[in-house]
Amino acid sequence: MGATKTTLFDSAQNDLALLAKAFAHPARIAILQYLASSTSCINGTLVQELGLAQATISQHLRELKELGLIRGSIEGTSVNYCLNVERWEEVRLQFQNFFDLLIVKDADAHCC
Amino acid sequence: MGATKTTLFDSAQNDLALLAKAFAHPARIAILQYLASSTSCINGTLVQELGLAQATISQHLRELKELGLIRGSIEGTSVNYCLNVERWEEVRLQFQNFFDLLIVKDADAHCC
DNA sequence: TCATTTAATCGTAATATTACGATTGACTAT
DNA sequence: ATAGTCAATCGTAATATTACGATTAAATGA
Repeated sequence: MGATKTTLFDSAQNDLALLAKAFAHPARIAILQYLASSTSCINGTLVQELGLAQATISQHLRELKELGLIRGSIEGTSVNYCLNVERWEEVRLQFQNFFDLLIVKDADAHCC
Repeated sequence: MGATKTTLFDSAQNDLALLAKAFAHPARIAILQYLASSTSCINGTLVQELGLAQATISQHLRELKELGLIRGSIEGTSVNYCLNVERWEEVRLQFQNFFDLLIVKDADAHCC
């Protein structure tokens, strides 16, 4: 028990759930917002900015990186992190489609 | 340790993370899609539809209900579940704003 | 070289989530 | 009343997530 039964669902459903997981923590939201607002960014800056331990932030960054939402490039002794703009657009559309699918055509058809 | 440090983040960030959590499981995605596709729905139908145990689905339904995404009304011996259309629109906009905030103004400003 | 800086990784504790059997409560039909 | 149905809730096991100190690895500068 305890593990998500992914086999019961199709890949679009599993995909969207995995993406949603990336956004399901305020630190990762904050990281993405911070990366969007600044042209470049290093881990150390985020540690000061967010107030979480360095190891914790590194862990969050890895999750975002694994989903392709951000990219890092080594810059001397530190690392520059940026949003992956193409991927971001892709994910945005995936959520938009999800929300649009649930638009009700006929409000009267609903019961509660 | 182990618990999310919500105090480090603002309420918009915490809110969005909580909403994302609702979408962070394929069963809940599937439930929402199913509710959107049918005009009415009862728990029993979902059990057959999804293949998870009745108790598990009830638990997922409660989470969606607690966030206001769905509503249930007792209909004889069963319960009708529906999307909360107003709330849905609200949440859709919240995600849209999030995705739009991260739109890059100047692609050249980015490094990786 | 050697100390310093920066970020990734390891190990692990605390907490949360997922799943389900069993039970309960509310309503129906006989 | 009593049996049957449906869904919520309880209790709990399995697993996942979150957080952080400690360590490691890689690059820099003295």
